[in-house]
Order: sequence, then structure tokens, then C-alpha cells
Amino acid sequence: MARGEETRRKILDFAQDAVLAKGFDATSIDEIVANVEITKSGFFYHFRDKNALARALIERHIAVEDELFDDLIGRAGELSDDPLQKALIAFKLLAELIEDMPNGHPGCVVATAVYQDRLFNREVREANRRAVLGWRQRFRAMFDDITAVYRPHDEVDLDHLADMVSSVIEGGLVMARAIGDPSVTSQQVMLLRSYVKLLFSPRL
Amino acid sequence: MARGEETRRKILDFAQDAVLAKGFDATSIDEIVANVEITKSGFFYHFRDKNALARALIERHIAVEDELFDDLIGRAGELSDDPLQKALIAFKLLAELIEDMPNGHPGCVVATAVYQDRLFNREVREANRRAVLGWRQRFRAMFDDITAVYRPHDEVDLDHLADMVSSVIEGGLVMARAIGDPSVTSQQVMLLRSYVKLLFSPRL
DNA sequence: TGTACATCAGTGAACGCGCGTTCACTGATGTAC
DNA sequence: TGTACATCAGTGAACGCGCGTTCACTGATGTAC
Repeated sequence: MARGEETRRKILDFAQDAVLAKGFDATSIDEIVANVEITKSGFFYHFRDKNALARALIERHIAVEDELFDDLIGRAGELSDDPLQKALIAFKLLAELIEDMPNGHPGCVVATAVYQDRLFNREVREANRRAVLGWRQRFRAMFDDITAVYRPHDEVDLDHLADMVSSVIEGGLVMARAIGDPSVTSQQVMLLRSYVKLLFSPRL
Repeated sequence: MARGEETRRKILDFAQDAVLAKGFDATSIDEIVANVEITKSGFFYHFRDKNALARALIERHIAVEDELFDDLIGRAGELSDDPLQKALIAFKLLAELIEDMPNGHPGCVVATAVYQDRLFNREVREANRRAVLGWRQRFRAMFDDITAVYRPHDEVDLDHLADMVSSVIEGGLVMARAIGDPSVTSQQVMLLRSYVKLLFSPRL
């Protein structure tokens, strides 16, 4: 890796932790550069301004999360051919993954951005929006596969159901932080799994 | 109302809107006092420092929300004696209430506080925690009433289920903001309602 | 193989401004006698 | 009913500091000829 790329990565790594811990505003450039051991001007070599950092942070976070979901659904697919079983396995794997994160899942960059609107320019908000709509599409496809085989026991809009995956994770992270109990998030994912099971499992 | 009380209320009103729109940091005291038409020192007569404002904001928000939930569950209780029907009615009323809010539900003060940890001292975090645990207790009681009459079709921890109410609302608000579609939150509440229905409704 | 030039990845010092906070003071209202 | 004092609900000016941003400059590495 080129020397500059590594510094950039270090900046993003530390900034992400700090932003998730205290919010974007409360994370100063001074603090970042002290930790990465460059000077403030070094920071501005890599990012035109603080907004550029926000955008890079969100874009990287989304890319990582996408890869993670791909991996999860891929592994679930190896374990079952049935679309419902596959989804249930994926939810279980997701819950375990969240549960196993040291000190709990750090929280979601998207949510911090959402709650600090003015700070971020249109580009950042748009990236955020695209990410969330991308998740909807991804999970929607999962539920489409299921409805091709199983009839739901209640009338539900599949887009709303797809949104529920992100919604439960985001809400779970908020609750986990508020209560100070990291396991809340994975518990919520397991409840969503229970819902999907009840909704689509054929009754004897 | 005493003259001072009204000014204080005006400060809280404007501050709440501003904080929900842009975050706590991004809301300056200058901005607040300009809108309320007092001077900066007038602000400090009412609040010892900016943290005191945060605390007052959260405490008032929680009180309002508690009253709202009480009202909702009370009205649902008038419409049915059956604990499951009562809960389903309460969820429907909640979804309608969220749907009808002009410009969508403003968002949740708790969530903004959660994502700006460092800013708030221990008192604020504790108030936040108590609020969330209070909601758990409230909804837990609702589900206790249901399980006294109905057997669930899946094994679920009732505390987790109670947390799911807050979790779905918080997550729904995050999603609504990210997508820019206020109706997401009430859709999510209706899905939670669907889950509760499937979980407890006796099968023919 | 050496030289000239360009790019990369930064340094160091300074600036300016917004923001939270303080402090001495003040007019209006309330209370005691 | 008038006077003295206290409290309420602020005003106005100043302070200081953290923070994002700029700008001229620099040593190391890469590339052309």
C-alpha cells in the first residue's frame, strides 16, 4: 500500500471510532491528527474539509456493511436451498455476528449522520439515502424469494418488511446505547427472525 | 403562568425543534435567544449551562411521551376488554398518531442524545436510560396481560418483546429521516402489530 | 548513470470567528411592617 | 397607605479558547531524457 493510503486509512479508522463514540461535531481534527501522529495540515492534504471526511466515512461504512451482508446471505445460501430457511439462517448469523462484536456493535454511522442533519451537505445525505434504499432492495429480494414459495399469513407490504430489517438494527443500536446493554441489538434481530418465521412458515 | 415560566417554555420549544433538526451541538444559544427574543444572559438565567438545557429537554420529552402512551393505552382499553385486542388497537392508534403528525414525527430526543455521548454528562445519560427502561416496563405489562390469556406461538422473552416497541419506533424514525419519507415509522409500527397478532392470535 | 523536474505526503505557523460562559448591573413585581 | 427590602427576570459588554481552515514551504520518491 502506498504511504499516503495508509495514513488516510488510519485517519478514517480513528475518526470512525471517535464519531461513533461522541458524534461528528465532538470529534475534532486536532484529536484525530494527534492520534494518527500527523499534523493538522497533513489531515487537510487527505481531506479538503471536514465534510469530505464525513462523506468518506459514510461511503466506507456502507461498502463494509454491504460486503458483510453479501457474505452473510452467501453463507446462509450454502446451508439451505429453501428461501425461508436461508433467511432464517441469515438472521441467526447476523444476530451472532452482532453479539460477538467486542464491546458490542459500535453503532451506525448512518444514524449519527441522520441526527446531525445540518452538518452534512447534500452529498452526504444522498449517500445515506442511497445506502438505506440499497438495503431495502437487498432484503426485498430475499422476501421475494420467500413469497415465490410460501404464502404469508398476514397481509404485508414487502418493501416495508425489507425496511424492517434495517429499522430493527438501527433501533436496536439506539436502545443498546441508551440502556448500556450491547446484547439488545442481537435480541431484536432474533425477534425479527421470529416474526419472519411466524409470517411464512406453513401451519400444520 | 408566571412570566419566567413562559420564557423558559419558549426556550425549550424552540430548542427542541432545532435540536431535532440539526443536533444539539449545531444548535447555538445565540440562535435560540434570537428566536425567543431575549438576550444570551437571559438564557443563562433559566439554565445554568447548556447541559442543563439538554437535561430539561430530555426530561420534558419523556414526560410528554409517557402521557401520550398512557392516553393511547387508556383509549385502547375503552375499546376492548381483551388484552390482545387492546394491544392491537393501541398499536393501530399509535401508527395513526405518528402518521398524522404534520411533517412527520419530529424524531426522538433520546436518539439524538444517544448519538452524542460525550456532550452529555452522567445525569443526562441516566435520564435517558431510565426513560427507556420505563418504556420496557410499560410494554412488558401489556404483554404480561396478553400471556395471561393467550399462549404465544413462538418462544420469546417478554422483556425483549417490550423493548421491540421502542426499538421499532426509534429505528423507524432513523429510517424515515434517512429516506426522507415520514410514513416509514408508522409502517414499521404496523408491522410490529402484525407480529404481535401472529404471535398471540389463537389458530383455528 | 546522472541530472532536471514533477508529484506525493506531508510540516509549521498564523488567523479569525463562533460559541459558551461570566459578571456587574437594572427595572418591575411581591412582601413585611 | 407608604416605605424598605427582596426576589424575579432579565440586559449589555467583555472574555477567551477551541476549532476549522489557509498558505508558504519541504524532504522523499518517481519519471523522462
